[in-house]
Amino acid sequence: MRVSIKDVAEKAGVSNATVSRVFNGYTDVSHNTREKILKIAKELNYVPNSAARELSSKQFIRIALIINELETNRKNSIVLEILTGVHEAAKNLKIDFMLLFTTELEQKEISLTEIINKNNVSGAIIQGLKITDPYFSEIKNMTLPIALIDMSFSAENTFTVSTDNIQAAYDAVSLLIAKGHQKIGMIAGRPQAMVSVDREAGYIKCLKEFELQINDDYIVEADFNEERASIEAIKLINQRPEITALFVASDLMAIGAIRGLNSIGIRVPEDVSVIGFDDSLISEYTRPPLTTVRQNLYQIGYTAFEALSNEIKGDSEGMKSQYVPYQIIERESVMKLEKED
Amino acid sequence: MRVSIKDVAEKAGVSNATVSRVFNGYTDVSHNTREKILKIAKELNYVPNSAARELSSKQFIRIALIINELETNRKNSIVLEILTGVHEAAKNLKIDFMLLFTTELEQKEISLTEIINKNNVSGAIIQGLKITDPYFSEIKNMTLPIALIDMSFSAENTFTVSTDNIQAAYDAVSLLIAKGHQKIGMIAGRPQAMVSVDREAGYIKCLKEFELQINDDYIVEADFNEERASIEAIKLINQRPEITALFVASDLMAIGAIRGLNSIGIRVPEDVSVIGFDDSLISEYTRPPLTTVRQNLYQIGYTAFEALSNEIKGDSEGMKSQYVPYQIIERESVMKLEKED
DNA sequence: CTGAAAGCGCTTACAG
DNA sequence: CTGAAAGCGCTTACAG
Repeated sequence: MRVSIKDVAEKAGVSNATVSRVFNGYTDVSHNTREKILKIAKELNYVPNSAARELSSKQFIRIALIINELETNRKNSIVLEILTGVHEAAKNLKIDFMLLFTTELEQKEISLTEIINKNNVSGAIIQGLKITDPYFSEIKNMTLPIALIDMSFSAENTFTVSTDNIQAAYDAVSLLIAKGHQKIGMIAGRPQAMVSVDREAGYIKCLKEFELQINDDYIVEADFNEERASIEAIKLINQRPEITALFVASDLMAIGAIRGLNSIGIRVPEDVSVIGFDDSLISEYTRPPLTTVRQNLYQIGYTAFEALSNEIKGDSEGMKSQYVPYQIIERESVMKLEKED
Repeated sequence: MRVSIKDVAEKAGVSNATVSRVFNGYTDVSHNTREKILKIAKELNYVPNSAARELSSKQFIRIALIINELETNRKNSIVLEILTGVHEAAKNLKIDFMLLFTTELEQKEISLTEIINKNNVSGAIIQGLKITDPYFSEIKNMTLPIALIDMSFSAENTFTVSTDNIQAAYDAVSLLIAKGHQKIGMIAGRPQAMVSVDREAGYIKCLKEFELQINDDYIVEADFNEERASIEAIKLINQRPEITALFVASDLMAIGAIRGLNSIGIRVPEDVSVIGFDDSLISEYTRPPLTTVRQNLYQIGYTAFEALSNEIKGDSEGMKSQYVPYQIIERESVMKLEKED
């Protein structure tokens, strides 16, 4: 049998309550009994059972990190980066956290509220939700504080922590323009993903401000898929051979696009420049190494957790949406356009 | 307030016990009351609180996946692959699982037994443990069933799920030999990592069987670090210029080695062939794309979980150590050696 | 500074 | 097929 508070209490000749007080850091325990209890606990390898603690304490706080479609995201490091940030925050703030997984399918079987009730969650960080997901519509009817990652959405109980995707896309396209490019295409992800929509908005905003022409058929979608991006890039360049640069909404798609272009004899960056998004692990190893936008996913996870815990503890600053700084990483896939006239 | 079993029971006009029976799948509940309870529960978004369930049920089973040094492992996808496999197994087997993190430092503060007690864990999968870690010595004094990943160790309560690192290394080196290489160097990881030691053993075993000469100074260590590997590769080839092929204990180190060699004008694979280990995400995108050993980490996670749950449920087959198949992936970093005489 | 006792939300023999 | 009641391992007013 596992050692319980009773074992420690008996051996120390005190009541359960006193042992409990020691483990909860109450100061109103005499030095001697505290030391004695701690010593015996260590001998017995006693640590309070967290389920019992959770059940009996009204001060219990737990924040869940809810990951959507893990299976699909295995191929990138986004989940792991966020997880690392969240874990670090949880450790520093000494707040319980748990990982939960869903898929669109599972969302139809068990509601967010049910998952929350089941796991006694005080607040949640939700990652990778699509606007077509069942949980997306459920969120606004809840009172539980929720931090959304990679998705902005305004409801009372909700805030967003993310890269400023619009501005980052704007900056990426600016870089292309600064290098002399005027005919700039875009490979977007999918319309259900807010990040993709935002990046497209930033692309358009930038073209507008620089008074460059915006063509609908300069924009294609590749569902964040490497293979699709390869195909779409080929189609795009075949139809619009005047394009000299591509802004691509993810590194994986950028890599696909480069491969596609190479396959029809178009060189990157000599013939077409390409800028990606994410700074995924792969991007510095590709040929050419990818110029891209680096998101600070670790920081996003950390910040979301921290803000959520502030909110739960009653700090009014908790629920403010915030952007986490990004960075343009210049490598070799973008090149200055030589004037041809 | 959260909805509890009492709310459902009252509204349905039955006792808590009956509601509990329904949610535990007992068959001795009349069809009518079952339907009624289920309907009301759905209306109320009721799901049994898992902490309460855990505390009251003696049949409760939970398997923990314990990840060591997450921070260090952010850069590769090993953790995420294993996690995905474990999660999938947990879902299919309907067994509770939780993620736990440690570092060498934290291991000194809280013992494995304490973590286990605290979280009411019935069995654990431990990943990335070093033989110098405190938990390593603690394991054998426990009775809790433990699955070790990437580390073999024989104790009553323990079994291993992993790639057959010795055989895989043997096969990798065989491939080099089949391509005509005779002077084969190795870049190992670190001696505290059993996988590194095993891969080195496989390398030596293979050379022996093919009656090739084994030189101590053909083997260097680079701590699984890309930068170190670059430096060590340069030193190795400078000292032993007759080497025509390198077996490297990880892809990341292989990539470092290639970069190092390139920097002193040595081409891969034209001058020196390189074979890596892991088939990390990066390896197919490098120049040249890496020939390497693909481990099935997803499967390793899945298998470990499944075996552990069998053991806990009392199936005698549970505790057998097992190897998960690997695969040599031939890409372009290994080349047939041209005879020079 | 310490203890007795109620209560957290469930499960599970036991009885009928 | 169903209910009353004890118990899981803690926390926490309350009393002293």
